[in-house]
Order: sequence, then structure tokens, then C-alpha cells
Amino acid sequence: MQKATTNKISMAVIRRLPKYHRYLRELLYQGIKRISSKELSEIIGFTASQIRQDFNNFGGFGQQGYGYNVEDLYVEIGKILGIDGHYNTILIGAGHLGQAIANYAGFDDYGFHLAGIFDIDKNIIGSKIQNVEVMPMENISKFVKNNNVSIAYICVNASSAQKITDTLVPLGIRAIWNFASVDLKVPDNVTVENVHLIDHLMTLSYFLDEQKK
Amino acid sequence: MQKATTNKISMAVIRRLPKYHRYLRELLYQGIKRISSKELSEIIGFTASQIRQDFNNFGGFGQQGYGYNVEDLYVEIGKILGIDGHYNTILIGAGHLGQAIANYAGFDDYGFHLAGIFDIDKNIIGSKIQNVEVMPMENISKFVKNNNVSIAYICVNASSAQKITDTLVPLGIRAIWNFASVDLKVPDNVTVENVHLIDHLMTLSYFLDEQKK
DNA sequence: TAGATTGTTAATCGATTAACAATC
DNA sequence: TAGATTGTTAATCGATTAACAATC
Repeated sequence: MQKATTNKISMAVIRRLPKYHRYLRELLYQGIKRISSKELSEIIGFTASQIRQDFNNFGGFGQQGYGYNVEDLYVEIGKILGIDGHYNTILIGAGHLGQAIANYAGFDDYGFHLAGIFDIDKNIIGSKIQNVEVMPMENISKFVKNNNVSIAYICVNASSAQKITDTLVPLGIRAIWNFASVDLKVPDNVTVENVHLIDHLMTLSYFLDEQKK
Repeated sequence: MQKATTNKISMAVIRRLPKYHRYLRELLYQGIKRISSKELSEIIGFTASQIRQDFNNFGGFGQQGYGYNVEDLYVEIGKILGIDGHYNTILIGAGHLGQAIANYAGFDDYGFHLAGIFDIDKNIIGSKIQNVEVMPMENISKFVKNNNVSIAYICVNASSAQKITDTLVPLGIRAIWNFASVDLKVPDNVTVENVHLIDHLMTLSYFLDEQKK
């Protein structure tokens, strides 16, 4: 009953997928074998109707009268998200934030392997973070070509981020995780995920005004 | 022509405000005094119509036949976002990510002042990050009561985040910036901004499948 | 005044929710 | 079989875009 996956899925749906994945993983750990859209709705906070609509974008994962098999659904959503694969990633900018990202343990579990770190600071070039060497910026090009790098994490300051991006894109990088507070210009076939930290704080302060809640 | 600001603004609009603020700041730096919705549209990438709709949620900031005064608009959006104020913040969890947040220079410029850091690790309690002391968890309650703390940054692991939250909420914390990979349960008057890092990576890997773009 | 551009209403588009036939 | 729950269509809701009168 698998639908062709060529039809465009809306961004709203895609952004819910990691949350489904997280909750299903938890259910799996708890040894729960099956779940209905209604039960899932109660723990995840989306409507049962939305849950069924979401899953049906990718084909029929459920069974009438029964619900969904937790493990199957978990595995399927993982596949849709592409985390059944393995990705080599690089980090550019090993400042405080870059170091935190490099030290983050969990990414490897989902197939995101940090293969190289790059910085301009001579004092840290040559050192290792989590057993990954910090290399000089000039090496990026050669490294990307030789190591099948899929994703770049940009942790440089806002003023250098676009320049770095313009280096990465021609090398074939198709996914950028951008922590710099700037909107990167990239061609259509490149995906950028922004973590604009200050924007989050502004959203929080917006709601600190009691009237706005 | 100022509208009452009591009508609910949609989340989609609120999330665009920091971006407007950022672009207006840039224009201001460039010495640009006025801008039309059409010109702003070209640099920010929203439609001119959306820009005018967005601004009109908060009252008439523009002038027919002229456009918008860059500085006025910048200041007004800053006020709407509440970043004309000063907020004391605390950080809970001084691991790699927590340290990166504590070391992040820019937050103070927008009125977000890190007043205290808390951790359970005896080895770092008593040390300082950016001149802010790391204190034991037991002190949170007293510290929040004495220091008019508005916002808490949660950088502990997922398994402790809810427990910390349950401590913070009764102390009057009304805004939580959550870096743990878990959805926090809070009362309606508390705002949570999540930075679910792994979710970002999953979104990126989703789009690495060429067909999905 | 004439031209430009806002503020605002109306139209469209897309996403969510409701309903229910299909079916396990 | 009867009950449960999906898959899917239809209805609703909300957000974006288009259009244009108001007005600087």
C-alpha cells in the first residue's frame, strides 16, 4: 500500500517527524508493541486525525482495527528521515559553541559522524576534540573531496559564515547546520537549518509580557 | 493609529519579528533612513504584502507614499519583542553546551544578563565562567528569589530536565530555554523555547535524499 | 497636485480537524 | 461476527497573497 514518495511533503509535516521518532523510541523502550493514533495523540499532543494524516503522507503504516506497530513505525520514520544511513560531517569553527557541538555525544547514535574540525586559530589547530583533529581552514576543500562529507556545521561568527558557505557549496555539501546569526544564501539544492540563538531569546522575552500569553 | 495590542498575534508572525529586527539593525548600520515594504521584501525574502500585514498587527508604523522609518521601526519591533528591557537569566547545567551558552558574548547586548550558573558537579562548583560563579543546585531556589530571575536556560540531560523544570516553575520562572531533547510539561503561563539539536540533524538528513527537494 | 506606498479588505491557498466508509 | 481503528475525503480554520482605496 506504499505510496510513491515523490509527492512533496509539507515542511510542517517534516518538522513533526523527529518528534514522532522520539516518542516511538520511548514507547519501544517501554516494551509497548502497538499504539493507536488516539493513544499516541494523548502522549504527543497532536490530534489523532493529524497523526493519521501525517503517516499517510508516506503510505499506510497502520492496520484498521489494530493501530500501528510501534517498532515498524519507528523504523519506517527513521528511514523517511534518512537516519538509517551514515553521514560524514564537518565542523567549521571550534569556538565555545563549536566545541560543544563536537563534544555532543548523541549525534553518532543517529548516524551523524563528525569526521573533521576546522578553525583559523593556530593555537588549537593540531589539537583533538573527541579524537577528531582540528585542521586549518585551507584543508577543507581537500578533506571534503576525500571523505564523502554530507553535512557541514557552521559555528563561525556571522561575518564569516557566508564566505565559508560559498566555499562549501561548490565542494558538493548539500546540508548546512548554521549557528551563525545570519541567513545564508545557497542554491535550491542545498538545505540550511538555522539555529538562531538570539531569536529564541527574543521569542521568550516577547511572551514575558503577561498580556501576550 | 496604535491598535490595542491585546489581540492575539499568531506564532508565525512572532517568529518573523527577530528576523525583521536583525535586518533593520543592518539597514540602520548602513545609514539607511527609510524603506518601503517592497524594498524590505527584496532583501528579507517575505512578500511586501506579508510585511505590511505583519507590522499592522501592532499598529501603523508606516506612512503612505513614504514607507517606514528604519530607526523607528527597529525600535518599535525591539519594544514588541521586549528587548528594550533587562532580564536576569540563569543557566542550569554547565557541561559543554552550557559552557558555550555562558560564554556566548552577544546575549547581554539584547538585555539578557546571565546572573547565575548551577551544576551538580563538585569539580566545577565555585569556578567562574565569564565572571559568573557556578553554584550548587541546592542554591537555585534562594538565588531565584533574591535575584529577580526571568529566564532559565536548561542545559542538563534529558532525564533531569523535567525535574529541574518542576523546581523552577513554582519559583516564578516564566520562560525556559530548553536544550534537552525532551518536551517539558509546564503550565500555560510558562513559555518554553526548545532547541532540539538532533531534530535539526534529522531534518537535514531528510533532505539529503535528492528526490525530496 | 501627482506619484508612491501604506493600511486594510477580500481572495486564495494550505494546513488542520472532522467525519465516515473501508477493513482488519 | 462485532468492535475498533485506520485511510481518506470533506469541512473548517488560519495564514498568505492580491487588490485597491486612503492618504501622505
